Amino acid sequence: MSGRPREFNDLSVINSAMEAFWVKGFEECSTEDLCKSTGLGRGSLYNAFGSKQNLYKQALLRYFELGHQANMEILDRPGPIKDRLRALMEAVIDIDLNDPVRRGCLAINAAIERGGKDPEIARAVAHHFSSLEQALCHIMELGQRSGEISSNRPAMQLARFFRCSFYGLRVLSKVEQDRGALMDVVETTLSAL
Amino acid sequence: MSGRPREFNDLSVINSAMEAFWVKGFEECSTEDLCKSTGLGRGSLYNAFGSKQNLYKQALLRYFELGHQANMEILDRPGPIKDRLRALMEAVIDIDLNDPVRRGCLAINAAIERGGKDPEIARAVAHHFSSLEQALCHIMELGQRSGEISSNRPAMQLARFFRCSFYGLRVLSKVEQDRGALMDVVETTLSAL
DNA sequence: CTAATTTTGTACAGATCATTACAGAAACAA
DNA sequence: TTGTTTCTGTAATGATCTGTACAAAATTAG
Repeated sequence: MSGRPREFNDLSVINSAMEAFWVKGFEECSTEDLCKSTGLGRGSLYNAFGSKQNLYKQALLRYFELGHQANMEILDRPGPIKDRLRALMEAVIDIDLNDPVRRGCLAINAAIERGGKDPEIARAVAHHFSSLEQALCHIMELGQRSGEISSNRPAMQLARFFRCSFYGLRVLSKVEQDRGALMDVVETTLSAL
Repeated sequence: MSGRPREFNDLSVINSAMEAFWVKGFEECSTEDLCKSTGLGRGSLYNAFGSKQNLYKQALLRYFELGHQANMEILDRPGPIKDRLRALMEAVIDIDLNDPVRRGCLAINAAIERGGKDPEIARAVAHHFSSLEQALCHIMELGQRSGEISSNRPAMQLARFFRCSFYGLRVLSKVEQDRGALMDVVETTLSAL
């Protein structure tokens, strides 16, 4: 049964691995990098997680969890709905433009880097994307009931529209220097709702 | 002066390399892969292009050239401006969803994979992004003059808004199965102009 | 205590990586 | 012809890659 106990906490190791994959990307993040960032030796890493791919998957799921929490924290705030949607966009603009290494969004990075090669990753990212879609759809319905959001279009369509702008912003912010160019998108997107 | 002549055409080699980088990504595309896809030996490749990085840069510039041409071909068509903008979005949706390996947009792939690591790549992609911005701004101005596009907002702001949706679509189409979810974005984006 | 079990660190394996060295091939110049 | 230059293919180089083998360490059970 129980032998020598683990000297690490699985979750904090996954958190560290997530950071490493986030900064370096899947391919460019070596197992050596992962050992350094997690503090584990190769033996422990492979014993606990089996492979680099598997650790990446767990790191990605962890990112989804944290990202969803962060998004919901903003969307569930009190106050006008458009203010919350604006806050969501402005939050990622702030994060992206202030990040010196421009890690961007790990979900998008995973979709681009691994989506075409690992169907399991593609499915996981699609699921994460649709969880944001669902949350946004719910918010849009609330706004339509209160009259804050136009009822000309189905809430789901508005949610998909907003989500697309949202992810588009995160791509642009990978290379964009001009914050105004991103804020223009925020204004126009919100005024379309 | 002149010695043995080259047995290949530089441009078609760059085209082949572009395809290889597009499918595999920078990291995962080995020099062996590049030799296979271009038909050149290692000696010739390195003699002509110096390094994998440099070949990638040239392939990327070539993609920008082709992509810009393809976009302008659609935007310069006769007919209503919103029809042209719709055609632009629908074209990439068709391409992306019909591609079994989901290569997506090489400019976005480069921004995500290399943007944070190679400032030269980041600058090149930003320049490419802004060339689309400029073309869209011009189209928006035309539409505003003819009354096809709302004049409530500056043409540049509308161009940036459209461009963000456009690139957002290409990210979503990396993992999206539901074409309707993407078409919803097209409809909502166009109706906001 | 001993036996069993699991973790840990290190060393290593085998493959693959980008790049270079270099000899022969193919052109031109004289 | 001979010399010069450039290109081509092959072989090698040294680094780095993911993953494994394995013995020592640390725990529980009996």
